[in-house]
Amino acid sequence: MTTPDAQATTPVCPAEAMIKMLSGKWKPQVFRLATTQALRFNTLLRQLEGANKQSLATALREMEQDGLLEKTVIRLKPLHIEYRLSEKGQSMVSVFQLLEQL
Amino acid sequence: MTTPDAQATTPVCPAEAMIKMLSGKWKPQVFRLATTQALRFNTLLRQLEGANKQSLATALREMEQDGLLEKTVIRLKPLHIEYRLSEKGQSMVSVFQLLEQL
DNA sequence: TCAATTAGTCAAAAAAACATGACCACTCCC
DNA sequence: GGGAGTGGTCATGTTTTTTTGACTAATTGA
Repeated sequence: MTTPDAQATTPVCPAEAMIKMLSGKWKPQVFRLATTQALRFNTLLRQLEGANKQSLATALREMEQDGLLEKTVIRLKPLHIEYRLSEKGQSMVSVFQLLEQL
Repeated sequence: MTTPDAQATTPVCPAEAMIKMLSGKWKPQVFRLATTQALRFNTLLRQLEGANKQSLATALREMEQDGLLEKTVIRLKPLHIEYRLSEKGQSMVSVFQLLEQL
């Protein structure tokens, strides 16, 4: 027995959980962009220089699973998908802002 | 020209910088332990199940370089080395505590 | 003197993360 | 009908991170 649960052990400490959720090459930038705008896949791909579909798709999927982002299908003019910061995501922004003026 | 600077581009955003400094398998746990005690290499190795010398050495070295930890040689009884949270490291603790009661 | 403890380093292998390029299905608009 | 845009997936390869195991060198205590 190494670890009781089949999953990759979620940290008990909220700070550790936060760091884990935002660890990765693109997640921090995706998060920051999401604080100022709704995100769309191809737009993001163009905004983030050097990024590729695969990595962005993974980052977005995981951030959604972690409850940081919310995915919405917009059934309009050009049918598309929006990723927005969730309640949980929003709540972390104020904490990060404190870090700003530290 | 890919990136002007030779280094691995330090993020402008403090939150991104923080995440980058604490990204890695062992750094979050090392940081948390450092909030409650002075750290010693071999003790840490025993405390962190599954950790190995190499990874811990790297984590400690990088966290020191990032100004999160301070390394001190204790010239006493059993000559040894202590790693303590720096001023900078301490200042981040209060921010993390906010995350706690969110 | 000698074994254990201190705190590591180094080379190599294994594992995880990330990138590349091809492909796909649907919608949109001319 | 067909080209461009939407948002992806998949297999493969490269790069980065982490682990393993051997080794080092000084200190400590019996």
